[in-house]
Amino acid sequence: MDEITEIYNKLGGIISEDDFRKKVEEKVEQMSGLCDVKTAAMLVAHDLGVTDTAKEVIKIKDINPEIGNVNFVAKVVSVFDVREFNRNDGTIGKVGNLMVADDTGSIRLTLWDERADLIKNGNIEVGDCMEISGYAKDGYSGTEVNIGRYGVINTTDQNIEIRLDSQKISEIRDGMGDINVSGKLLDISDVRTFQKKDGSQGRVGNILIGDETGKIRVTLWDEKVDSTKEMKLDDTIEIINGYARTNNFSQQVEIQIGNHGVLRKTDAEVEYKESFTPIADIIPGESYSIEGSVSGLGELREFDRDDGTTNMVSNIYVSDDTGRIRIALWGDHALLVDELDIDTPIQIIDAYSKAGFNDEIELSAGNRTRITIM
DNA sequence: CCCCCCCC
Repeated sequence: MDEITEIYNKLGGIISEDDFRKKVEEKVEQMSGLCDVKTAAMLVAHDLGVTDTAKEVIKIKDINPEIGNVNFVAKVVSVFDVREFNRNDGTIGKVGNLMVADDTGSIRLTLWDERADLIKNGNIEVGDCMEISGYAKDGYSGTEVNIGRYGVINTTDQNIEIRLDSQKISEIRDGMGDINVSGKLLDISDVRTFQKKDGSQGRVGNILIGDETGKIRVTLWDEKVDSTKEMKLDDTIEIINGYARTNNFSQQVEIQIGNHGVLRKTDAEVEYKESFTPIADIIPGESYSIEGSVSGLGELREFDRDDGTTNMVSNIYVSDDTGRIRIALWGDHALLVDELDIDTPIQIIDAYSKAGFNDEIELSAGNRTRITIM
């Protein structure tokens, strides 16, 4: 790329490259040969309102409101919807946001008007690498970079490594947005379909992830459920731009991944260690993992549910140093009863406790439960 | 926006 094109690219297409080159030639003549072509191009850019074409390219971690104009390269990690609003002068304004990252961190971009159209028209997608020139200011959640009429946001062929500031699972609270988190993949649910309010068909699925601080259920909507196709248990995965909501049924906080979220495999190392509850400490109404050995085996039974479908259940007992508990194994888990022997070491992970038959506490091992025979 | 902890 020659020097003129390089400077032209920082103009964000406000005039055509041919017109820009003509203006540069005029400028060289005007200056009676006192400046070189590059300087002339910078002067023309300045005349057009772009004042920072000579500025150094900096890293995201160094961007702060005191710097003002910044040039940097970054990869798009989230794209948000464009909103329109009415200006006091009666015109309609447009504003859109992107989250971008480089190898030092991530930052939010605010694109105005015709720059926001780049988002609206689908010209900017997650994963694109961009050259960015804009104005750093204190925004609504820390420093952000504004890109208006004289700002620049162009795709570049450079491949940019990214590092995202990520949360730990134990820090995730109801209502949080922009959640980036990594974890080990502990479980993948079946995909369910459902009817949306508008009559169209929706798809929903769940995964469970864990890190060294805990585990959390993740809900994936519509096409996001497909991101799990390439994944297998124990992979490390990362979530970019999820949001957290309390599940109405379980009252547990979950991460949701909708239109603007990303779920993908990563090479990062994440530690996860299951924590097991002593059987004596189990109280009703919670999810537990226990570790012990089989101390009783019941019969496999089929039964009809109220809705007419049939299901299977079997009961086993598990003991540890602190006590003994009955486990109801539902669905496919029920078949395990035929493979188990007394004293087989076993782990029951994420089973739900309740007061069962004779008001004794028991665990239900349903489709969210994993069972490991050691 | 969905699953919904079921048996004897």
